[in-house]
Amino acid sequence: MQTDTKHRLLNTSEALFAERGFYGVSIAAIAKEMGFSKQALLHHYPTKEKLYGAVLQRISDDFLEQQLEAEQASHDPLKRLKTFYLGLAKPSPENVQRTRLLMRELLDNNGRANSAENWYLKGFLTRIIQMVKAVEGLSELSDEQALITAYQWLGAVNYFLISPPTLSGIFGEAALEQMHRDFNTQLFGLIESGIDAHQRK
Amino acid sequence: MQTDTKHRLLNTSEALFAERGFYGVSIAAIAKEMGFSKQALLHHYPTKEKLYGAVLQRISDDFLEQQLEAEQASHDPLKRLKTFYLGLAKPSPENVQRTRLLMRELLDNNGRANSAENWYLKGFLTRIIQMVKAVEGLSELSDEQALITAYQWLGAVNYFLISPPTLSGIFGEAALEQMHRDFNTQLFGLIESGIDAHQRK
DNA sequence: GGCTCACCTTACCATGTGGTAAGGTGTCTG
DNA sequence: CAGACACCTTACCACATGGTAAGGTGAGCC
Repeated sequence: MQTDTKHRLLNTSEALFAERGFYGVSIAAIAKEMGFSKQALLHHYPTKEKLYGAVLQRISDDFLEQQLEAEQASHDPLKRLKTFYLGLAKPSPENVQRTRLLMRELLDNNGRANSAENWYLKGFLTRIIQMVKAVEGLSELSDEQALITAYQWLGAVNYFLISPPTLSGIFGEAALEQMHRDFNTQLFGLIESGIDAHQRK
Repeated sequence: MQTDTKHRLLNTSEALFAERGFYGVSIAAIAKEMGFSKQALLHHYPTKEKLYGAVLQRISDDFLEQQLEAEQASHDPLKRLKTFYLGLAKPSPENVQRTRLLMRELLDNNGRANSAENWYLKGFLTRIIQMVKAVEGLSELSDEQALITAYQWLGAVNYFLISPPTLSGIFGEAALEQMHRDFNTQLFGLIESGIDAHQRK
């Protein structure tokens, strides 16, 4: 497959799946957006699930790459953790889109037993656990404790990332911008004090 | 409408919508679960949207009630805040189900302009802002700062609530139970240190 | 008795769904 | 030149979708 077409297809699929969810998007709609017929799409990916899987796979790959980059950014584990979460919290359209998609995935894979799709999260999470435990004085934490800590931060970040449409609807665009400005500093506070609480014990 | 039937209908609708999302559930499926025909359902709610709206409305009402109860539970604002979030984080099936549904709503109401459905969140959030600012030394916070703080906790709680299926798939049932045991104490730590960070300034 | 009305039924319909079948066109390779 | 193959097309299909139409039953009310 032409890599250009492939990229475009995965891009538009990702955008639509993120926006309306797996059930909310038809392959016909994706094909239309691509400017060719439904069967052209089915030529590239024989089923809707396969296409969806490819979208997830690409995200997974990019995620790993991103994480490895962050790990090389600094020698100070705390600093590394902060820049990593800062990257996750970046409200760029691409980042928001993927967060939306992964959030949907988290909700949907309850029913369908697509355990295979969970592995992208496994690598991601186990690597985060290591990042947390690498911080000074936190090596004694159990994996579960470290994971909870990291997971709470993750929740704070991801939940906020998917909220702007609703928040701006309720409080207005100006308030939302103010929130965006405050978010990162408060996130750092969250991380620092979380670390602090563990270290004090 | 018979209140018993109404309750049952809203219950099953809520469960199915929470599980598979608005697009993932057909009114025929709900009717079948209820044991009567699709048209019996359409007799009670003329469109799928109306039914969905009624489900959201009921949740909204219950939410308000819950919140008012929590506000009368204690005279200490910090304690009130903690018990309130403890209630939100309770992993009861009912609570998990509603969290799932509201999370989906947060994702979906990006596209469709159902701003009306957002008001349930407006009351909820403004009331939380007041709860945060009621804490000693936090009255000077801007609404946005207070909201961010509360929102990060909210994200931590809600994200974890929808994760068990995935987390147990990855790390196993035992690890998940351990996480549940640790979650609340770490949540309190999160709240306390968040408050602390504001007070120190 | 006759009326309304809440609550339910079966029949039906236009539209959209994921997917199959079969075929066409160009490009690259032996 | 022949064949393979990537990439696209139109036609078609069985099925599920949300919703309409029309009618039936029983309880309450005048």
